[in-house]
Amino acid sequence: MTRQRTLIYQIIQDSMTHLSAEEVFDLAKQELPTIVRATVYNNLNALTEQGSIRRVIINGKPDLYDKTLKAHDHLICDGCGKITDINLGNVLQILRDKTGLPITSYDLNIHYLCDECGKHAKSRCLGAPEKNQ
Amino acid sequence: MTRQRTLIYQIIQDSMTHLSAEEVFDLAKQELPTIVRATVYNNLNALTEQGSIRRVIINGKPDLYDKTLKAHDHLICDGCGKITDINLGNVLQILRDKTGLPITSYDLNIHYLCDECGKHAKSRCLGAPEKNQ
DNA sequence: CTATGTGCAAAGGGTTTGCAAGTAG
DNA sequence: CTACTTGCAAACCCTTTGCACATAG
Repeated sequence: MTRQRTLIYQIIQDSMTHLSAEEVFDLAKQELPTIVRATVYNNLNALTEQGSIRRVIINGKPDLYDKTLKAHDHLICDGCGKITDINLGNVLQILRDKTGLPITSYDLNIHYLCDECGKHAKSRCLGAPEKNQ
Repeated sequence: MTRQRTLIYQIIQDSMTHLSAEEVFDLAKQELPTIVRATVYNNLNALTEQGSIRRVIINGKPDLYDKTLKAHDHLICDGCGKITDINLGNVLQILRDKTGLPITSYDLNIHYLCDECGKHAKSRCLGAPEKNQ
């Protein structure tokens, strides 16, 4: 538990949103200007592995980090790219029951149009062009 | 519809598995040795955008390309990395009903241990160490 | 004291870009 | 003809690596 590790953990806990490694790095530098990117990546990996934070992987975008450990899924707006948490109940159990397989985990990312982007019909909300699956 | 585009499309149609861009490139070179990586990437993007093939995005691995357009999900073995298609019914409709949101698409990747890897208990099947969510 | 983490610089993998020449329609 | 695609080389982004030094416990 070094100063750097604690700081990075705290940054993620304090964030209202899902942060990328680069964003964590920028925030960390404000507090500890000597910190380097590699340290941020090391610690994000370490914290993820020890289960203190959660890695969220979406499309071809950089990985994001999430303080919320309890099971939940992600809603991604195709217009503005905004990511929101959503809780759909015990999806893991449902998948286990449906498949009968030894399922360890799952990723469910749901693409949609958020209110704002839905209003502006087909026009893009704030840029964020997508590489879509 | 250039020779290159047709070839790349055909390679994906003929494959039994999900291919990475690099694998498509290798196969394409056998047929058309002058082809370059950029052309493969361009065409994979073009084919994906026009809906002729499907891009499958998994963890930190390279993107894969899938000939199967009809809705299905993916089972990923945490031991050996093998990817299998699975059909769980009309997940899109279920998600729309559950959320009431204008859902456009979703990605569901299910991590599990395949038969082989399950047998070898905790030992790894064939390597393929994972960066896990 | 010793294992682990840090800062640094450099490399790595996957993918995209800019551009001149080539080709489909 | 003209717009789109190719090949090529170089760049790009995100992330990891190797190594000497520093630090936590």
